Amino acid sequence: MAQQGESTAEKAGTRRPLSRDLVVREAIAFIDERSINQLTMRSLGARLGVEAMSLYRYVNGREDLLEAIVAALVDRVEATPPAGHELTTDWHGYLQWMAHSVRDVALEHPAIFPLMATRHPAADWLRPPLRSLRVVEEFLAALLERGFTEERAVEVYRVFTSFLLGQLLLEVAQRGESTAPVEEPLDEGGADLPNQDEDLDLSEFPLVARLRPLLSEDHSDEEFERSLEALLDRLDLLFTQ
Amino acid sequence: MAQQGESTAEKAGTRRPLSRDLVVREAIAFIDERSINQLTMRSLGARLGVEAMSLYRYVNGREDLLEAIVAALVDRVEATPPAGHELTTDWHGYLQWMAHSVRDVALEHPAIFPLMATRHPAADWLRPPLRSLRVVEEFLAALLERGFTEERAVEVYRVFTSFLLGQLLLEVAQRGESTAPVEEPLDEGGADLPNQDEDLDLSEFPLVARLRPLLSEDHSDEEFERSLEALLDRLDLLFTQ
DNA sequence: AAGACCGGCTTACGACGTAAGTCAGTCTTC
DNA sequence: GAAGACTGACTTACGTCGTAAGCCGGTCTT
Repeated sequence: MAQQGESTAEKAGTRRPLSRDLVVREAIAFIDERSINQLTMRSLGARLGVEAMSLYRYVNGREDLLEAIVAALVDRVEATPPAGHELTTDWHGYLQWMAHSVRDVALEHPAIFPLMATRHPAADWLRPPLRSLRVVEEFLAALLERGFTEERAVEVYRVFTSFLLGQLLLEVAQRGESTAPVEEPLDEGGADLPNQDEDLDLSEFPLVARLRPLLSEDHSDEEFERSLEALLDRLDLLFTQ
Repeated sequence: MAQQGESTAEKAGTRRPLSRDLVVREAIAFIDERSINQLTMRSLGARLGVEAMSLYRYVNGREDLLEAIVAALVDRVEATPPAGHELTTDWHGYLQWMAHSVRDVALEHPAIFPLMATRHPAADWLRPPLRSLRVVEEFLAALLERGFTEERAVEVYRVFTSFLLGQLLLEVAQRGESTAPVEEPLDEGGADLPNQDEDLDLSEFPLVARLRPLLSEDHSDEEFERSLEALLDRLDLLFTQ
């Protein structure tokens, strides 16, 4: 009877056999749809048509799940350009391509990127968001192939991660604003805390009030592009002098 | 008896009369010493010699507390230079001073800065870590005073926040590594998950293995300084052409 | 003296992460 | 085909969390 109540082995979702990959994939989708603090072992289990404790066979607790999510996303960034590109010898082109590779992943999962940015990497010399050994290995290899010295490759790694982190975290936060499901629509309808709303009091801040239209303009794409070019120029300068 | 058991009104800590300011201040200190997920209403109450529920008179729940913590820290950054500085007309000098003002706050509270960086600001055109109206007002005012057009002041705001965010988040994460209390030393002694340890397997990543000494070098201070100067150069270029 | 109010405490509830044990199928091995 | 181990899920239970609601002894006002 109880078994029939679940309509014989599938209820919510597809209910293909569980696996670590599936759990992590589904968790990513869950965060994309709801948010990160909505993700609990129970809710994720429910989405998979399974009890919370069943997840523990594939995941070493919630912390491990989050770690796996970050790892899965980081592993989606491509760090070696597809063969046949003209990027083969042009490091400008490579960095540009690579930057967009990371950006694509970040913008696809705006609710998860802060996690990539914030969680402690496996080693303290791994810098978010390029925090997987594979990615760093490929990144450094790509630079050395294009004529960089080891010192300079590492220097570029540092500058590049810093650039990506700042730029993408801001971009993602801004887009998340319009995307997020208003942070748990629990029950109450009235908004008490003066947060996340457009109607804040600017009377004491005349300058901000006046410049607000300017401040509100969204130039994410150009901003990214121009900052990236500025970074490349800086590196040019750095390496010729 | 129970009252005597608490030795008449103070037990742990100083137990001066509660206030919102005190609660927030003590919460900041708590996070600095332990960590952010160790901060619970109960533990913070205990630190103040008070029950958890007593905090709710001054703080609108945990979320509000975190918000207040961020606000308190952001309000510690100075955005208007002290009178009499030679910074009065030199915007290079002003930005440099301002950058260090933010950096000082970030490095004083490495465990809290990620919160400043990550939490949604009150409006989507406020960009972390310069996410308070007061700071933005003063910042823009300072730039206009030094001859910037409104468009350029706003542009500088964008570039500057992006720079600070990336640079400081990385710096803080790296320092936090050595500072943090190993993320809850709950009970288990054996480390199963391959995380936060120095002994990861680099055999498949020869390049990373070889460059590891280079990667591990810590040049936070110079890196910050040089990146800041690069940023200023970029702005120079941008505004003269 | 009386009452309002302030500032803390007590109790209670539901949700969470997760340790430990259970149990029905299925796959192996003879 | 029978026996036993393994797989992959479920059940139960515990301690901790955030927090709603009510209580109650002081002190301050009038």
